Amino acid sequence: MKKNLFKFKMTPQRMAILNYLKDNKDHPAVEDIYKSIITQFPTISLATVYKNLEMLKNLGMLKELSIGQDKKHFDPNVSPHHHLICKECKKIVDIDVKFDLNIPEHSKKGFEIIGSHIEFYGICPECKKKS
Amino acid sequence: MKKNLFKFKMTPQRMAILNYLKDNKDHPAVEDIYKSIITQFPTISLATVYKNLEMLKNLGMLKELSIGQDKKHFDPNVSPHHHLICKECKKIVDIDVKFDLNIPEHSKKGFEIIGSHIEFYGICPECKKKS
DNA sequence: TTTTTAATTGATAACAATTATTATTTAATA
DNA sequence: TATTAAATAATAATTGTTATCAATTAAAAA
Ligand SMILES: [Mn+2]
Ligand SMILES: [Mn+2]
Ligand SMILES: [Zn+2]
Ligand SMILES: [Zn+2]
Repeated sequence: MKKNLFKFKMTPQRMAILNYLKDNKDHPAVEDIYKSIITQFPTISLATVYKNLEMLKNLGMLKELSIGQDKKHFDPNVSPHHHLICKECKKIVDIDVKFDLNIPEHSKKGFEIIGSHIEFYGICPECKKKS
Repeated sequence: MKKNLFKFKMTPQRMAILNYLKDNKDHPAVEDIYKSIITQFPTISLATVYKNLEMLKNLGMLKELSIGQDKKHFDPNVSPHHHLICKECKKIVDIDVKFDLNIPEHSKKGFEIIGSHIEFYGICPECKKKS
């Protein structure tokens, strides 16, 4: 039998969360995840969702987005990429374009740059239609 | 005498907030502003600070930063620019470099792009020294 | 200058999102 | 099967922000 190298247990709740996030491109907030899972799993606690997301984030399986100052949003796509954000409906959509973001050394203010993230603001096609 | 075209009153509290923000490059959070002003103004209420910041934002004299999902931060520099963010101490520093962020039409996912903002993550010189 | 009045303030309650706590349950190992 | 550390559910506590409202006050009108 193979030994579990991690000290984590695979619970049905955790499985449901992992399954919800797999291939998810919606950048869901905690409550989105909770509301979806509670339908198949009526006893799950919101705190369980929070704890699992925190754990998955620490394991590097999720990225937490710092978009908007309201709710936490999570991105199962951990490879570097940027986002389009609708000013109307707050939808977050991936943009898979590489940009040249080299900063001249004298503009770095002594910082050691580790990463970057671009937020493009705009109006999504659905909201454009409405107005 | 000149008539006040706005329907706003210039109160001492408002003056203190404006004065604090003038030329401020620290991207302060609400509490930073409150804590500073309360020293010269012991009776000011946190709610007053919130209300004034909201008003200044609506007047276009301030920009609210959506950096981190924790506290609101404000930037009195309303001209488009980007930011360096220290992963350690969360310091936010302006970066005054222009980048070419043109997105090929076929990658816009139907969005109408209005603006953009780059967050560069890294370690600030002070935190680099410590580690 | 003295009303008048609507904006603003301060105090605090309400609220929403997140985190902490803890008794109970359970997956994994032996 | 028994043991045990991790996870869960329920809920209290905390944090940041917004709403409410009576009292105050800056500015306009008289
Ligand atoms: Mn994404
Ligand atoms: Mn700035
Ligand atoms: Zn939209
Ligand atoms: Zn730092």
